Amino acid sequence: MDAFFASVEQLTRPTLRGRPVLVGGAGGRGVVAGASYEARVFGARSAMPMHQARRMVGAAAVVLPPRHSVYSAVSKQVFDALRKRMPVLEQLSMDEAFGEPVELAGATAAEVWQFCEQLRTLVRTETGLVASIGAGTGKQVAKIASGLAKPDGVRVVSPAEQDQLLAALPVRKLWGIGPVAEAKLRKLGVETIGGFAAMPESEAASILGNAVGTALHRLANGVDDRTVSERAEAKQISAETTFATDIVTLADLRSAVDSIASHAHDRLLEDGRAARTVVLKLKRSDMTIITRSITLPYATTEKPPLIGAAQRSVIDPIELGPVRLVGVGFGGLSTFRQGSLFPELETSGVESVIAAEDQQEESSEPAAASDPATDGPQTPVWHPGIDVSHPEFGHGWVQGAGHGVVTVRFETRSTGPGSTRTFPGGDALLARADPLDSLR
DNA sequence: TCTGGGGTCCTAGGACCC
DNA sequence: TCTGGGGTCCTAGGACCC
Repeated sequence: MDAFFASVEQLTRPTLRGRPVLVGGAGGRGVVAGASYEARVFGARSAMPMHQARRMVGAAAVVLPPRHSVYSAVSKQVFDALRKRMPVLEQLSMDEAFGEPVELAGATAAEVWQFCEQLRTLVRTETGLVASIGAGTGKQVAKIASGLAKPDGVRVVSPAEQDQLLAALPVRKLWGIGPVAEAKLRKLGVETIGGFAAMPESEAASILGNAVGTALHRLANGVDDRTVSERAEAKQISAETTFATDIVTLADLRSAVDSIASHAHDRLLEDGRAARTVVLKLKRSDMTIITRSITLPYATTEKPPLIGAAQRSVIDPIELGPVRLVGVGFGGLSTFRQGSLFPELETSGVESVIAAEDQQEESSEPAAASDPATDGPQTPVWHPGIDVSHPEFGHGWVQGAGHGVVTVRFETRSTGPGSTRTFPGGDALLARADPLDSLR
């Protein structure tokens, strides 16, 4: 999908069509999760610090918090549509998948091109969004081709032109070559995929590691016989938060671990499987990452032993230094829930530790705008970008808030560009709404 | 007022087992 | 009277992807 997050925002909030949209955390430590093409003109890109992107785009920038429930719903529409023509899809993310339709075996480039255009039409009519498609002899080439196809296009790389195309591209375009591998290769004077392909395989393996180096070297040489198949279930479920200000006390770190582990645990319960391994992740202010893991004697869905394990892994910020991010992950996921063989070992005793430490309160604020669900209903706080509804004007979104008033633009996917109305901050008729309603 | 959040895979060392 | 070979599991770190 082209600029997926931003495109969904423009779809469901028609006023934003044609405008530079930045989706992502608006706080000081937020980064861009999605940028519309209008924003990319100014140089804004995914993963860029939001304040930087905002500076580049200027006053016209529309900054919106991500609405994952909406993207996820649209994503399902997209892949449901595609499965009508390609039953087997290997989904890489919310907005990208591989397919290998049997009907294209032995097809000419022109036939492939036509098929791809049909898929794009299918996606556009069923979702209202633009997709780009790349096709090639294998996943690597198809992936590169899809990048070349954007925006709003199709690129078929025929076997005949494949070698030449690959050889001229920068190594970084290989899926699996990141900044570190790129730097290593550059030191050796290797800058293009062709140059990398010409290296002896043994050298590729010694520079980039046995498994990765060998595999990438084969891909660089156009050898890609990996199959396209449905992804397996997730192997890990995790949650993490970057705090607006670094955590410096043990008490604050413990309460952060508690709430983040609870969030991860909620998602574990949604998944339905039990976890055996608990990973605590801490990122220090210098961006270095420390992980600690504990494997329990049995897999469980119960909260106390899982959170207890995360708490046992905690390191005092006095030793570690200021902590900017806390994450908790659950692994060793299994369908079978097994009771403990040694139930008497289950209680960790951490609860009393937390209770004692929690008496000194005052915790750090999350970097992201606070979650609508956790705010009290009696004192609504209107953040720009959230979904609201009004009995008279229908569904809308907060365009601006402050100084005791809130400005709402009333529109959804089907209404066309809507108009704004300004209300007193405490207006009783204005209510939070389900973001999914903006798809109507 | 630098650098998110949710994932995957690989490597390497140590404990432990036969 | 001095240390094999093969295997699994666990832990920690790191690169990479969207």
